[in-house]
Amino acid sequence: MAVSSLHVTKPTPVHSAESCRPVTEILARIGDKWSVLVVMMLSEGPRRFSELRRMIDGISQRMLTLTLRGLERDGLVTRTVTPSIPPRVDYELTTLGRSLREPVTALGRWAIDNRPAMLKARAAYDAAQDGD
Amino acid sequence: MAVSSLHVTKPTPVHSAESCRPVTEILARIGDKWSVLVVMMLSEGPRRFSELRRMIDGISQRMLTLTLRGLERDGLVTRTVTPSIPPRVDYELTTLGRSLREPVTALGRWAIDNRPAMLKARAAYDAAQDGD
DNA sequence: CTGCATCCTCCTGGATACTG
DNA sequence: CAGTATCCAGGAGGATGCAG
Repeated sequence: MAVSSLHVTKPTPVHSAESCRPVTEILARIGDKWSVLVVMMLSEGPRRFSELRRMIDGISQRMLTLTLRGLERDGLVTRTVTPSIPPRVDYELTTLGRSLREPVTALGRWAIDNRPAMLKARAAYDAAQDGD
Repeated sequence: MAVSSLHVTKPTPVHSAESCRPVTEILARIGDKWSVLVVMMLSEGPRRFSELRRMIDGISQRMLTLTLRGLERDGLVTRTVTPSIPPRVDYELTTLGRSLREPVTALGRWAIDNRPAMLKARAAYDAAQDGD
């Protein structure tokens, strides 16, 4: 099929909104306030509910529960109940959950490397707004 | 100083909540509903406001404006006004903005690779809930 | 200790109408 | 075309109290 240069009103969209939907989906899952933090806290091994609660400063019991449920639902963590008295519940990353650490760590490196630049830009922008 | 094995109540926290704060910050910025999508749309070059509006299906004018303002504030995009009639405004990724594409793309690859597993886990979880 | 239910507040984001 | 202003619904998330 001969390819002409006709009706090239737009260049070929390499990054269509279509192909970015999975990214958006994942961001909707891990982009919340606590999910990534919980995954990072579970990086080194299983943790009890109360351990996570103490490790993650500022998280409410409700949100820790909800976050863990969400991660469990999507197969990122497992929940193990030990019916002792008092009861004990351990959470652990699944293989899928552990694999998520890599891209998140990459994002973390970017964040650490570029945070100064972002803060500087933000300060400059805000200063320009005041200056007007 | 001699290092004893005393009071080792907890193993050394490699991933403290402290070290994850930058990640959380970045996620708070790009974890919203549209930012990543806008950055991806600007990957190939400058785009006009109305172009972006058409490319990103479902975004409202208000949110596109707010998202672009936020990205501009943090030094990820530049805003160029051409005072013609009608007015024309172009947005383009900065060097910082372009550098963000790499970790985001890594996340995108993970998303594409693991979305099936996540959906499967989710379906299994939901089925288990109904079954109880 | 772990978890659920309730209530309440704030922010995000959509719809719409109006300016330059 | 680009942007702002206003109004409004829905969800995220915190505080508290109760249950197993």
